[in-house]
Amino acid sequence: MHESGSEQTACTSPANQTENGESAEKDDCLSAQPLSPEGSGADSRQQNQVPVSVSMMTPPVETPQQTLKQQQVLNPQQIQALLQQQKALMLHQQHIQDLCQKQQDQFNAQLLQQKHAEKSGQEQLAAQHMAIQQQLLQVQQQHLLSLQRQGLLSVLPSMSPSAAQGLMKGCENGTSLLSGGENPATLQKNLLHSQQSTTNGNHPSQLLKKKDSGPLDDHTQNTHPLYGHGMCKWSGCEAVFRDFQVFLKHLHSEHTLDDKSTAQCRVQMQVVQQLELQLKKDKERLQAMMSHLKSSEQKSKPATPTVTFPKVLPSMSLSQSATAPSTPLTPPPTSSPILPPHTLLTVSPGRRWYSDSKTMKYSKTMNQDIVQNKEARPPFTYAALIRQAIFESPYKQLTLNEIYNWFTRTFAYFRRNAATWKNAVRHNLSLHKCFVRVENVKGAVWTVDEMEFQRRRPQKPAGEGSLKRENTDHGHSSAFLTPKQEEMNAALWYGNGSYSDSSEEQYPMHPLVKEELMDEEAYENVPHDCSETESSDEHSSDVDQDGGSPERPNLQLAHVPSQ
DNA sequence: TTGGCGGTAAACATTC
DNA sequence: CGAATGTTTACCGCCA
Repeated sequence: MHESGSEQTACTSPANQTENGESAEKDDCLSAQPLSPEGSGADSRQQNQVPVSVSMMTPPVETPQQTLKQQQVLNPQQIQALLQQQKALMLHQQHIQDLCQKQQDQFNAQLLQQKHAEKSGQEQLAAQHMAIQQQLLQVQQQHLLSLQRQGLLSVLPSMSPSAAQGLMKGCENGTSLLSGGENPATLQKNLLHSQQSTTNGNHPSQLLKKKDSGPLDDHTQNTHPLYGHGMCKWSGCEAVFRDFQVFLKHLHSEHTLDDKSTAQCRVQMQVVQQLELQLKKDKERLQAMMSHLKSSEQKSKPATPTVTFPKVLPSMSLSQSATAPSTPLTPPPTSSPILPPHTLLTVSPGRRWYSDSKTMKYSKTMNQDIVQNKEARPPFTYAALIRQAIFESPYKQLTLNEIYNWFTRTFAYFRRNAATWKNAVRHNLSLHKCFVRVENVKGAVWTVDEMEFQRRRPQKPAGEGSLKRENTDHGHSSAFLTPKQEEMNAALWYGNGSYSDSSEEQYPMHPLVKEELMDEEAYENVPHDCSETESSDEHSSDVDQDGGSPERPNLQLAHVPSQ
């Protein structure tokens, strides 16, 4: 079989595949890779595909930039549209900030419980511990500095400058303390104090969401930041607990300050960093847009008075977003960028990326990041990924196409070689009993039989922990790992600095943001999009958490899987 | 060496 | 009719 495969392609690896095996795929054109024998054509195709992808993923309306290029004078409608888009962007950024804070809260909570569990070996782990904290605080600090630079903090209505300064100071203290080499206990105390100050000082995220009362309060109320919906929310852990006390026991016994937990925390760090990066991009874009509009304003003197909006936009947007999330503005063509934080914070195994080192050899002629995005393979089995996709959907059910969407959106790796992995997805859906096909009014959806899924895991306890990392082109399979093990696998990979931009899968993209992502990543091959994106529900499925189509005919309405 | 597992490929049938 | 979807089989490499 593989011998025959080698006749068709250089090898049977997805990364190496050419169109031969996929000629039937409509996204076939996107599978061309630098390693392809048709390398000469790959570049041109790639160039061609960027706009195609953009057009696929963005609504069929002109972007403000396009409009401005065509006519420098803005009419009120255009300005209003731009205003709305910018507001949406600001909301999106706010969302990111909120989620960053949540990430930190979760991380802090993990550290706190580790403090209890940790009785010995503190000195050995101190350096490791401090490194993680330092990373976290650096992210936070960078984020806040960025906010301050952008003037975002100052425009928050209930955030006094002193509070913002205190917030910044808290971060700086944390950082400096870390660099000062204090012991973990002190660090945790400082971290906690910093966090409390943050909360009391109305961190931006808190302005939007006051419902979180912090780990300490939670703790006294039989709640815990890492405990929600009867499940342990530790990154990669999906243990179910009906009893909070049992959960606490589990927390103290399973998630201790060991290598695994450290690696998992590192994963969380990477997620936060990615969010920061995305936020930075968004801000740069916003700045560019605003400066451009300002220049336009100066050029077009007879312009309408509304062109003064850049001066008031930030405060207006933020204050509105903070106080009136449902402000009756015409939303962008897609759904609101604001999503429940858990959609971003629930770091699932399926969001870990795995870089097969052998694939890096193809990065000669392309931007390294892009290549990594393209080549990085998720360190999870198809079954695990499918399950994750379904699990993340609001209704815990997805059509095949929605599963495809999740794959392509979540992992750049799956934005090409569609014939291969789609076939694998279908194969796995049919093969594994844990995937149940359910006939629906609108067709069939796939669900997960969790019992069955769990049942098949501990087949070989001894060998379960070993991760296969083949060197052959053929095999990429990992053992059917538990989420934790897959998490570890990914964490190890993170350690190699091969993490790729996973921001897009973590929250639905605002059209502008999505466009940018696709532009910058040379977002290629979103297969179904080629032909189906323009269909009505395709668009929605692309932005509303896969299964979140409002047209879902059955099951719970308005079910928001909060955590 | 063997069996289990996951990935890949492909043929085929059914549905859209 | 073609594409999408779903099922099944075969084979490979890896691992215990």
